[in-house]
Amino acid sequence: MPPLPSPPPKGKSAEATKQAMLVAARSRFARESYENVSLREIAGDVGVDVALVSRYFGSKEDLFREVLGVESRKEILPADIADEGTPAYLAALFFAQDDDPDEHVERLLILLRSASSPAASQLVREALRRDVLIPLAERLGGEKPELRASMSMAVWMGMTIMRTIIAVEPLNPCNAHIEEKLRQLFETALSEGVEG
Amino acid sequence: MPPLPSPPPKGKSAEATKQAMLVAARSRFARESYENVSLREIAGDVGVDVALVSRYFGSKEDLFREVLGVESRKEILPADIADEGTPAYLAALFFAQDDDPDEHVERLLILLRSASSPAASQLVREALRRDVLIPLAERLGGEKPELRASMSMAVWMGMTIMRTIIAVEPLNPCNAHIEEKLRQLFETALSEGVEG
DNA sequence: ATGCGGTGTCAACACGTGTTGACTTAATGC
DNA sequence: GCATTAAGTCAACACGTGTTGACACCGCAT
Repeated sequence: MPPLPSPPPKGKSAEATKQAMLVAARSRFARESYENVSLREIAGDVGVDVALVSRYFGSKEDLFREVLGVESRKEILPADIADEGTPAYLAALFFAQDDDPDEHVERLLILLRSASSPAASQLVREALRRDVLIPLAERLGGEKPELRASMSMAVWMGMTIMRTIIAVEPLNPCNAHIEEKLRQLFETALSEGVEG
Repeated sequence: MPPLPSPPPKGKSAEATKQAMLVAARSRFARESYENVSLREIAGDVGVDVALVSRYFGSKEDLFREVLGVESRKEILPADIADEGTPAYLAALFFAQDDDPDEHVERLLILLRSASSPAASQLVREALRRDVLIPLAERLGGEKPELRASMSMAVWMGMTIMRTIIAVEPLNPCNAHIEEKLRQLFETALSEGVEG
């Protein structure tokens, strides 16, 4: 009797609720910082008791680690953009965060929201370096790629903070000039020469 | 006997300890977010009981409001810089935050740290608009000054986040190229023409 | 010496958090 | 039919927070 290693669909599928928890947690962490997201809220979204999330994921930090996908090494920036297209892509990434529940944007927002949280900053640091800065720097080439990649991400984070958190209204997409100026900003951040 | 309206130095000077609390609170709020600063820490810095800070300031939110100086309308950017000097000044402001406990930089850091805190975001929003964005925009002139002011502050905030919180090491002041590139970034953010 | 008011402490409360162990419910295997 | 095992609930704990009211200390005027 060789025991089947895959019990087909369980009684009520624990894996499904676990995935639902992950989805709810990802959505919450993209909108609030680490400390301000409570496990009770996440459990409430799934319609389940609080104890279950601690039981399934071990601890809140483990849940956050799994939400970040620290084990999976999934790059946030796509690999198929040309070097010259990067500024425009980053600018588009800035405008896509309202309507589109893009996974890339959501992960970037998570990193942004919990950047200052003492308990999560270490994980955020690692994930940002591994999944954003280093891949982008490798793709850039040229001189001082890490510096240019860091500066472009700084522009993205600052602009996102100013628009979504501070709610500065001249940064809304309705302003037609923004996209062009933002592209210029990314070009400057990514440019090589110190003075041309 | 006309009663003196100014009781000279009190028994142990309540105003002095209140000012000490303000200093300690300002220092704490510049390093951690609103929620992660506890009144017990502030009281501990002054060497006093927790109850006293609640007694003197009413509530934690009132203390934070007073730290922000919402009533005082103190502009963060100085008024005596020429228009062309603004990018260099902002770049210098970025590098001054380590060694120099400058009050301007400290207030900017406070706004940055507690931007995402639900309880403090409203106050942060108001202070940032009143004391940073609007004064800078008025000083800029030209077309769409609010947009350009917002973008330059976005650059500052993003760069500061990347350096102090994410601890991206190529953004350290030891890199000589940074100051020049950062000045370019501020110039781009503050420039008027969309394409020249 | 005695009262008095300012300065500060102590203990406690109400609340929210993450986490844990015991319990319940339901489905499946024999 | 019964036991086993998974899926989930319940109650409680330990901890930290902001806040409040009652109390103690100390200097000073009378």
